[in-house]
Amino acid sequence: MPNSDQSLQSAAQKSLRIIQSEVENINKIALSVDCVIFGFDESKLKVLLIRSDLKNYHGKWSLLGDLVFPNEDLDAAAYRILKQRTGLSDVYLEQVHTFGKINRHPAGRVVSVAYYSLINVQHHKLNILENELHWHDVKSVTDLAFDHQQIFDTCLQQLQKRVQEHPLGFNLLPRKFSLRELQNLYEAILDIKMDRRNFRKKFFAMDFLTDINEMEQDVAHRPGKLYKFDFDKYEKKKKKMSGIDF
Amino acid sequence: MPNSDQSLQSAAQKSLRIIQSEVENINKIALSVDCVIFGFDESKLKVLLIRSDLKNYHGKWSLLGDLVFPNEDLDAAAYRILKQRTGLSDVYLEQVHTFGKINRHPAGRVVSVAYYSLINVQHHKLNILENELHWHDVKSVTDLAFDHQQIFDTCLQQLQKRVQEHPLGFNLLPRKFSLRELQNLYEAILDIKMDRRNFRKKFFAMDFLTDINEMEQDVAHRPGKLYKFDFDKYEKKKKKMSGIDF
DNA sequence: AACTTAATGTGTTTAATTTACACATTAAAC
DNA sequence: GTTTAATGTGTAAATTAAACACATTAAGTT
Repeated sequence: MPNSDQSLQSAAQKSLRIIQSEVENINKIALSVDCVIFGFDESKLKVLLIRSDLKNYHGKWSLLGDLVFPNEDLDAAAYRILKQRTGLSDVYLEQVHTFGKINRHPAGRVVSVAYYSLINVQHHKLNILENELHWHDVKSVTDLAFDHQQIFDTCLQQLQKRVQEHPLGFNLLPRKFSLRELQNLYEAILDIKMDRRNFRKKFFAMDFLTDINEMEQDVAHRPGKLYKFDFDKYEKKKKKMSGIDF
Repeated sequence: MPNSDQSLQSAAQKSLRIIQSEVENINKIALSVDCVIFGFDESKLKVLLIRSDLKNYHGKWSLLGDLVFPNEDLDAAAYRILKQRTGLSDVYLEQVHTFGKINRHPAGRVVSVAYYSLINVQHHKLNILENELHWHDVKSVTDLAFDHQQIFDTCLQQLQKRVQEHPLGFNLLPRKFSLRELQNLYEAILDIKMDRRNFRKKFFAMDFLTDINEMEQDVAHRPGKLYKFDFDKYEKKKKKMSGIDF
């Protein structure tokens, strides 16, 4: 159950009350950040949601968001908010889109900048503070608070597009991983099945994987080889990529 | 020369003075929009710039921007600002990125949402109002006011990426156009040379061009055939596009 | 009228990339 | 020892992209 304790209310709510009282202020647009944190967990793509404690959306799930301070960079605000609400700090956030419909937020005019990231659920411990915080299967996400469904959809599309443009996700796997684990990751993000042989061919051709001559342990089937990602090689090749393709 | 007449100052400047006086207001972030309007003109890619009338950047060129009103949608603000500053109204704007460094604007904390578009210079008359407004060759754009150089660079990259993902630019050409004109457009945007035969092959394969059995007139060489773009066919095929490509 | 100029229109071959597809192997679980 | 559930491997076919040259046309020039 959501614990909508007054004393633990978010900065957003406090500030919004102030905003609403300043009717004639020309500068009455509040700026917020919403973070869409995707998590890879046992071959499933999840997203981190929190219960809304605003009256209008009481009980609904929402993204991790709060107001930007006047004296902090926008990107810094995103990292701060994520840290405050989840304890996560070693996470790379990327800006996606800014949502600015007049009535998107019930408490007043709030324009929100959406950021997203993708992490491994197993590698990050969450500090659950004032509200319920849960990993949800992305496929079952519906009916979020505010316009968060739209923000979520936009970020998921962005993630899917991104993963097709650049190899991604090596921070999500253990340092040593099998090709099956890598393929699971891609299949989870893109929500498609891929041919194992072609997938391996493609990744080996990219030449970013180093065979470390170890095998999986304790799997209930033939163990696979383990690889690690060569970040240096990747950085070098990344620059060359280009091409025209309609 | 720039005419920095007090009475014609932009809403941005007026509002910023108000903002600066309200030191203790928690909500002292101002929100603005900057429009990067690319123009295709005689085989060259241009961008529409205006002289800055702010002291710190007096005389420098800048993007078309102003503050968002509290009671208008973000997208609507972009269209309004473009209309006010240029007279342009039948232009499609697309949001690209939001820039939110603390000190990006000398007059106070202003977070700016960047939008871009691409139009045909010949098809749009500009209403030049308070400031100098000029089409600049994109290749010679340097040293813009504020962080506008960065915004411009980001939008140009976005345009180039966009044009490689979806056929684009049919609103930029005359209704009837030759393949050479189409190729000029792509070469101007991407700043590369393309093989004529392969270019034609690619576009004909896409099957969006209709041969209208007319020829160019009054050209000082063998006249080319004219085509029109089949928007219906395009809309139908667009949905199918997908694919994994690292 | 003949010549020059500057562009159009056209096809093929080669290389590269992507897709489809099947079977023997291995380690653990029972 | 048998079953289970996965790994590892190669090739052929189809598609897509890239490289490349010459005859044609209309206007402009002399």
